[in-house]
Amino acid sequence: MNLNIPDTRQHVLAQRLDDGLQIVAIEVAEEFDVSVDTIRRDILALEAAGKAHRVRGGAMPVTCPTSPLHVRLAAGGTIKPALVQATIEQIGAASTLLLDGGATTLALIDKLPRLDRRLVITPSPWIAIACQERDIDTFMLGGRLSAPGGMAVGDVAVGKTMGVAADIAVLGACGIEAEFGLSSDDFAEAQMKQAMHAAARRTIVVTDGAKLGRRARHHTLGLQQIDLIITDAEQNLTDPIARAGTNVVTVWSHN
Amino acid sequence: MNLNIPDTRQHVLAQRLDDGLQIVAIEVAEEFDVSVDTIRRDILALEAAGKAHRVRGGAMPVTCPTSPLHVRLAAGGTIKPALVQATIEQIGAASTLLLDGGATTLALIDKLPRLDRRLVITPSPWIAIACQERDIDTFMLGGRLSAPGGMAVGDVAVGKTMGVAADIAVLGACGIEAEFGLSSDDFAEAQMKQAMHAAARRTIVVTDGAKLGRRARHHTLGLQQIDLIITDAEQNLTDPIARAGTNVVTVWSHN
DNA sequence: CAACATTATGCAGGGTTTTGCATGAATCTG
DNA sequence: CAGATTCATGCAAAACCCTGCATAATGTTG
Repeated sequence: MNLNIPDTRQHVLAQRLDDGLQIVAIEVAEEFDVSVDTIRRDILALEAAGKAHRVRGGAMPVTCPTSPLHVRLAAGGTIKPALVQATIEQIGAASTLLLDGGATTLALIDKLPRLDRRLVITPSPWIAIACQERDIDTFMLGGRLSAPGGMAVGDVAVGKTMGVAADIAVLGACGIEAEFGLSSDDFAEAQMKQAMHAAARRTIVVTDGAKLGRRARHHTLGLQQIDLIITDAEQNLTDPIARAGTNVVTVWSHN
Repeated sequence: MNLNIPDTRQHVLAQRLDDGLQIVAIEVAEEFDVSVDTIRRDILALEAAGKAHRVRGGAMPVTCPTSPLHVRLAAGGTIKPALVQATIEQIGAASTLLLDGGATTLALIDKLPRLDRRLVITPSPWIAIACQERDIDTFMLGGRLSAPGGMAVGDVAVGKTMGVAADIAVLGACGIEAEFGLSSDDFAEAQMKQAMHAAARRTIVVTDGAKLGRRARHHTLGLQQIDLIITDAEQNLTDPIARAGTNVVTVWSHN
């Protein structure tokens, strides 16, 4: 016979809530062989601890977790799902991915199918944590943390990247334009992107339409070095790039 | 029938706890044919030794430390502010800090005074992000990401750690005990802690009282390698360590 | 062996936590 | 609006914990 005390019951209930399950007081009362009042008190305690959202008849998972990552991910909600979806399709079953930092690539992780032998290599602590939460094997590149992009940069990181061989590098962009190619605001991040390109067989740039036609401070990659650009820009913006010979996948927001 | 003395009973009970079983005082009392009071005293002893988590009606295994870091953080475990404060004081104005991963060290960042030439070196993406948000210069050690600890581990990470020189290494603990020293549940994490100790002039271990008297799977550092232990444990737990010659700072929760 | 110290155990009391129930208010449903 | 369900509150019983004390078992010393 198990211990049937508030602590254990509440622990079990909290776990269920974390898994996204609802709690029906009457059912749980029967399950634990206690009165509904007792379960009600348990739920009351869980609510006081911020672990449950009390509703009539039981409890629901609390909607907003406090983890800093989720805050950021929530902020990344502005990333177009279609952009993410198109990128996932392009990635396919590639087993070794090099993922750039940035809100766009971060949004990818949530939807990335979990393959058995898939490895994500990234200079971004954000991506690293997101991968962990999804139980994806991760290799984190080290180096000095660059404030603008929130990713590890510097010679150290670049040199180490050279030692790996990835199937696909997925890069974000600060700017991309027909003549100037892919450009970045931070020099160190530009270096990092170059290294990631060099270490991968295939380079994909995914970016929202606002970056097209823009030139950021530091030239990073020429268009001919980019295998594919995925964007949601208007056709008049993508045309000059497509004419330069680079493949472009354009997604349309539902309208 | 075996001897029915405290030693043997407690040994049996400890084993059951190690197997993840709960202990119900009344049942065990019947089983050993002693009064409930005696079993209560046994559990009391086990708790003092850090081998049991005493609850109403019996005892439970000490909190299973194998759940990944992001789960533990989401569970809302709280770090004692006094513990953080004491550690901050010990760190003082040290300019290069080597910070272990873990919930305790993560809580440090929030309160860490921002010095001009301070640099935080860490294998933990969590810490890296927290530092970045507080505008603290950060160097991230790269490597394979370990799920349980939420930090970079492995040959690459150890190698990079060897290449740095820090003033103070602040380590967390899975277990710390007078004879066995500092121990970890994960071998790769144990390696990282050893490397961090080697790379710093001074090694501080900060841990809550629950870890004292506990032996985790892998021996990591001997007590003599640790310059200071900061904890909130009861004196009967810290005494054996202090007698072994290691400095111990004990903080008191409001009581 | 005797006397003493130490440890282990059971028991009684008083206090705290937990639980189930009763009552009336609040909320949902048709 | 009537009926049913659920909730809040207070209360008393039960279970459990803590403390101190007496007793028995065991070990130690002279």
